[in-house]
Amino acid sequence: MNSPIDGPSSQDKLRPSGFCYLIGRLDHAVNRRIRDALTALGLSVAQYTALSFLESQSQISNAQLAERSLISPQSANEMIKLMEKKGWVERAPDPSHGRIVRLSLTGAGQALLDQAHEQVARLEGAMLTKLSASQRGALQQNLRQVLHTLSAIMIDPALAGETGKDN
Amino acid sequence: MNSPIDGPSSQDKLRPSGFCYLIGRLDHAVNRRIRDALTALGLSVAQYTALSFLESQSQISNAQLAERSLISPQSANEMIKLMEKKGWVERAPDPSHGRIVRLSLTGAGQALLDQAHEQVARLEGAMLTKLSASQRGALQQNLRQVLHTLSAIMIDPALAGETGKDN
DNA sequence: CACATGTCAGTGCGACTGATATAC
DNA sequence: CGTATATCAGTCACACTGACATGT
Repeated sequence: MNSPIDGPSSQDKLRPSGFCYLIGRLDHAVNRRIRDALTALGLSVAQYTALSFLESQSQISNAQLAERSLISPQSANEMIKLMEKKGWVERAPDPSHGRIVRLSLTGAGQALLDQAHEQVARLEGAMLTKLSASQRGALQQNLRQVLHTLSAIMIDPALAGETGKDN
Repeated sequence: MNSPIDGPSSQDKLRPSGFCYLIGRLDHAVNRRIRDALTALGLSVAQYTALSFLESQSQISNAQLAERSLISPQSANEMIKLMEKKGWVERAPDPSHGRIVRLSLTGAGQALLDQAHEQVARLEGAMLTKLSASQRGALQQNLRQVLHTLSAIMIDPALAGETGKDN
C-alpha cells in the first residue's frame, strides 16, 4: 500500500478530517481539569477510572478488569495493588476457584468515589453549558456510536477496510 | 457546599452524566488503534501530535509549542530533542534573538507525517462509517464547542462555578 | 535586576513485556 | 500437560518540578 503506483489517488495525500485530533485535544484538556479537581482528594485520573469501573462491575476479577479496560493484566494489577494499599479496594478469593481474586470497593473507596463523582459532574456541567439538551443527547449518542464501531474494529480489524472507499 | 440549604437533595449524590467517561474511553481506544498503526512507522502518538502541530505552526518556538500544546516547556523540549535526533525536526536560531530557537519539519519529517496522516485518515473513515455526513458535521461542531468552553474555563476557572469549598 | 527562553537533572505514574507460580 | 489467572521484575514513554544558563 505504500507502493508509488497505487492508482490515481496516490497523488492526493489522504488526510485526517481532524476528528481524532479533536478527540485527543479534548481528552487532554478534560484530563487536565479532572486531575486538578481530584488532586485535592489524593486521587489520580487513572485511579478514578478504575474505581468507577469497580463501582459498576463489582466482584470482577483482575483479568476481567484488564480485558474490559483495554489494558494488560499486569497494569491493572499495579493499579489495584496501589489502591488496596490505600484501603479503597478489597480483594477476596473466589470461593469456587482458588486462583481467582474478586475485587470490590471498600466503604472508604465508595465514599471517595462519591466525592470524585461530584467534582466531575460539576466539570461536566460547566463544559456543556453552551449546548442545548438535544445537542448533548445527540453528542453522547454519536460518541457512543463511534466507540461501538471502534470496538468492533478492535475485535475484527478487517472491518477497518483497506481503502475506505465504502465509507 | 453544593447545596446551600440542606434540602432533600443533600443525600442525592451528584453524579457525572458520563460524558467525561465517554471521552476518556474513546480517546483510549483511538490512541490504541493509532499507536498500532503508527508503530510500523516508528512513530508514537505523542510524536505524531507534535509533528502535526509543527506542520500547521511552522517556525514556532519551543515555549510557544509548549503553551499551545498545554504541556510544560521541558516536556516539549524532551519531545523535540528526540525527534531532532531522528532527523524529523530542525532547530534554527532566531536571527533577531539569540536565545529563541525556531522549529520546523525536515523533508523526512514531512514525508513521515504524510504517511501517518494517511493511516489516521483511514482509521477515521472506519470509525465514522455508521454516522451520516450531517451527523459527522454536528459531532465535530459540538466537540469543538465543548473544547472551546473548556479552554475558557482553563483561562478563568471561575466560569466553572464552585469547584470546592475553597472557591 | 527582571524577565523570557532554553536546557539539564531528577522524579513519578502508568503503560508495556517477560518470567514464574499456582489452580483447574 | 495445557490453559487461565495472578503477580513479581524490569523497562520505557511522557508528563512533571526544580535549578540554572543565557540573551534582551
